[in-house]
Amino acid sequence: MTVRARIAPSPTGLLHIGTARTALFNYLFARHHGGEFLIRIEDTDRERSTETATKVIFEALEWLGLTPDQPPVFQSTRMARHAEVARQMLAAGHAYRCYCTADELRQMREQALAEGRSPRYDGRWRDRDPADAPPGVAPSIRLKAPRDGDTVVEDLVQGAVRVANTELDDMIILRSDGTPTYNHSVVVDDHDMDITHVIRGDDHLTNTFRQVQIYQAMGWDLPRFAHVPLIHGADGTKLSKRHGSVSVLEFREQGYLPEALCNYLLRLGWGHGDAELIDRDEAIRLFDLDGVGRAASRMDYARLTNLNGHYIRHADNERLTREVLGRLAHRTDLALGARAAERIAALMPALKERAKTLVELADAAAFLARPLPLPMEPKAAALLTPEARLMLRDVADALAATDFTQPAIDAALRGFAAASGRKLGQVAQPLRAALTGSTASPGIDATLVALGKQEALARLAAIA
RNA sequence: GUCCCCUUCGUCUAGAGGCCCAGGACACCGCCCUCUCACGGCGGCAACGCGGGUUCGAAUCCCGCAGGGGACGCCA
Repeated sequence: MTVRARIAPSPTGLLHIGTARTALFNYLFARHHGGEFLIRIEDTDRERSTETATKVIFEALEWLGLTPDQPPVFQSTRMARHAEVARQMLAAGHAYRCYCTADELRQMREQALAEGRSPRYDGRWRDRDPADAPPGVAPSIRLKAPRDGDTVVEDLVQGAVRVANTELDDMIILRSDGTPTYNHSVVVDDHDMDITHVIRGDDHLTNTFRQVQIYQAMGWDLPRFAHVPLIHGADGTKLSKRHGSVSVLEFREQGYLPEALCNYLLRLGWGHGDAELIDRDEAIRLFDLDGVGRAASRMDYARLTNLNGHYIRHADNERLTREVLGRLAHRTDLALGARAAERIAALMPALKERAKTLVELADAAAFLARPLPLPMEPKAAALLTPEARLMLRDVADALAATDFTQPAIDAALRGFAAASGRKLGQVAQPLRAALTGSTASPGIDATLVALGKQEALARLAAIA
């Protein structure tokens, strides 16, 4: 049996981080078992589904490197098939027409709740003579669910989960307007797509009982189910925007690398011994459902940021330079010419050691593209006392005498400090302030080399 | 309200009866390295929700309680 897993997002305008993790798990599971990873867009709610919302999903999945093995399936194109299956169930006596109005159902729910009962459909049309049908009311079609016994889901993560059938009501599979409902379409599509493993958020666990009943009514083989726990916000409640970012593309915007986000998401709710840093290939090798925990986990942005720092430090310099240039491109306070680009590329190995996000990286690189005079941070300005400025004239002379290679600069600076009875820091900090406008930067020698002799001396001349 | 699920440091987790007076990672706090900031190194703080069992022995098994979450829609 070839494994076929899928991610089935509904196009709501963003790819939620929880959906992204589910996609990642499905992808890794399929890869691990040499199977296929598919995508199905659940766009049966035409009101809310838009083309741009769908594009956002594809873009986010692409960015994460979770590309499906087959073209996507759009659920909306399959409505005729869903209706056909509903008719088959009707013909086989596994479904029936219900003539209740939306109002009637709402009242039923409210009354049940008021009386402390479960808000369930009471099955009033289940065994009623179709001749009783009120004229002019379009019926919905309901699953004729078993009333005795239990329905069991043998879940790969949650274990055997059992519910008494008396707890389940007859759900609508086809609306009165002839369109299928979610729980029905999902079953038909997963069956038709030969999905072998349904891995999804455990908010779907209770849906699964009813879905299982449809499989059973149709005599279809059940897929294996795996319900993974949800991701919560820092306060332990369902993750929402008030907790911070929840959209994948938002994380991209904030300077997170896709491999960092994937590594973070993988370790959230899944573990393999003490392994923390796990790249894609390793993840495919290690991932399986038995490592998935059963408790919800909380989003920890600090951990994500730490991981991101690691991946930035190990990322390719050219790639990072491109990212930084792209992020700086819109800034009107910079002079982003070829010179500046060269400087940024030159300093990248040192810059990336110090940044945890691409936003920080771009900020830290910005001084290399600044036109003179340099804006000064207050702490930097404070370092540039009249004495310091005087000293920097001599420093400039010493530097001008070198070939501006890193060892030569280092030697010149140390030599100057020693000769003038200063510690290196007493020379380097004012120099850093004059060169960068800041009190923090990569090593002073690397910074000087990246700026180049001409620019460096110009910056010193500008403050002296 | 009903049903379902969950419960190890602040957070993510390791742990499948003795290896655990509980290990790792992030965060936090020290120290070291050091031209700043980072990185790195060393050290510290910090958890088995509670109560009963079972057992020679329980974080690990069973029962109860409490707490948390999810689902109950002609949404997905």
